[in-house]
Amino acid sequence: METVRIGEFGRHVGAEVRVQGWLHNKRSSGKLQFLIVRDGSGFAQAVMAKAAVPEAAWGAGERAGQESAIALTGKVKEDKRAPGGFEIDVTGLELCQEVHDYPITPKEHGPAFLLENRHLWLRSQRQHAILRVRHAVVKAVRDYLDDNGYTLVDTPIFTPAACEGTTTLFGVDYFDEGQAYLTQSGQLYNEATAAAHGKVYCFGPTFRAEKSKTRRHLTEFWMVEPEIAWAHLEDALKLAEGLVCHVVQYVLDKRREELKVLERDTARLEKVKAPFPWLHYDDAIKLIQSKGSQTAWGSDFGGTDETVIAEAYETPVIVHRFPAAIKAFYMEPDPENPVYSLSADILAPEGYGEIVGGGERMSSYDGLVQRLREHELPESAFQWYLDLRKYGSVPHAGFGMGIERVVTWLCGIEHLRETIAFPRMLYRIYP
RNA sequence: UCCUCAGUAGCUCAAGGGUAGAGCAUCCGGCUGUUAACCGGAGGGUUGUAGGUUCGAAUCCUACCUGAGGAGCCA
Repeated sequence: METVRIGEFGRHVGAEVRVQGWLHNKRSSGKLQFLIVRDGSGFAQAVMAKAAVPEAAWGAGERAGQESAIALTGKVKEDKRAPGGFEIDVTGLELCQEVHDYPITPKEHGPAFLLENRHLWLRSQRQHAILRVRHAVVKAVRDYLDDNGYTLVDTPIFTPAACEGTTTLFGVDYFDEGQAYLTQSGQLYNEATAAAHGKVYCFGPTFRAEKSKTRRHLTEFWMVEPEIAWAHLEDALKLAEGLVCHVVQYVLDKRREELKVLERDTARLEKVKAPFPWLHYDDAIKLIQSKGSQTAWGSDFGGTDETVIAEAYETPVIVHRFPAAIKAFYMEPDPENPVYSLSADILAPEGYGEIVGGGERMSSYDGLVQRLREHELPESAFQWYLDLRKYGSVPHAGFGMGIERVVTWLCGIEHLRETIAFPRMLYRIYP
């Protein structure tokens, strides 16, 4: 008899198959047992009638508690009453491991308890759906960049001292070399590989030792960072816009069921179409001040400011030309007014905040040396980076997109921590 | 680092100075279409820790610990 995954039931209607999985929940009714079984590909209700199965199978069903490992055989049939549209009429049931004290019950639980049991919480229908959306986002990102001529060149996770100021870096011992740090961005290295490959991206984990304790922060998160040689701010944002649209479309296309499980209102996602509006930093400040924000010109936006800006639009919005003073040392100044930098953020709708941040990188050797000094960064550590301006320097630009923030937005959920299998946060590193 | 809130059964919560309770989970029993199934029964507690006030503290006070949300900063 063929072993079939629940997600493939549609191709096996009428056939007797074997299903291997775990008992998600159970209801019984004297001579009938309703076993909700999950096997990783989906959830299905198995109906076992006492008269239709051997006594041992019936007893196994009665004994099996939540998350018992079970293998069952039965006939697949369509049934509108069943969630998922399919049901299986059980002919045999084997209890592979009997479980009686699974901690996560069908009732509500608090976040602390669920995070403590994250290794088990992952099995829930909601968490299963979120991580499948995440996978789709990752695939869509890779496909889009690969199909547009970008080469994946991953950048190092260990970085030498003082790459961008050390306050928000995690330090590690690196043999006789002394202190090394976990990367907080692959961008500087991307600039080197972009000069080798033209269009590149890196995609990996990023570490920030900020003591941020909000629903928008993790200490370890994943970021995709494209970098383009011979490109300006507008080129990078054009790519970001196309990337965001493709990711949204792909998830709408391939993860409809999961979004339904998450009760996501997809109407808002359907409206995400290029072109995104461009809003100058000055106009963004005027906008939020007119809505009562205390944020002054020259400051970065707060969380509520971002929400106010995003609420003015249906699609994501591009805020550009932040004051150079509040951006990183490597930002190219706006040639029309060097008070501003050629930088931009993309803010997601519905208050999900910044999902993309990027800009044009400084291409002048002298300019970069000056900025390093202004930021009191050690020039010696940046010799290789300065070399890029010495040997064939060209205009180049790129951006970083935070995967967890995008997944949070697409899933329409409250907290970033649910979008990664094992979130790392300020006060949590277990499990 | 700062601000706010919360720690009572395995979990979610109630009891706000006078005998510590419910739902879920667990165990036992009932029910042939259940949808967080339902019905009946049972077991389950050093009320986060330490000190204090009081005849009496889960409840009031102090300190600490742990967690959650937010601010700053960021993706």
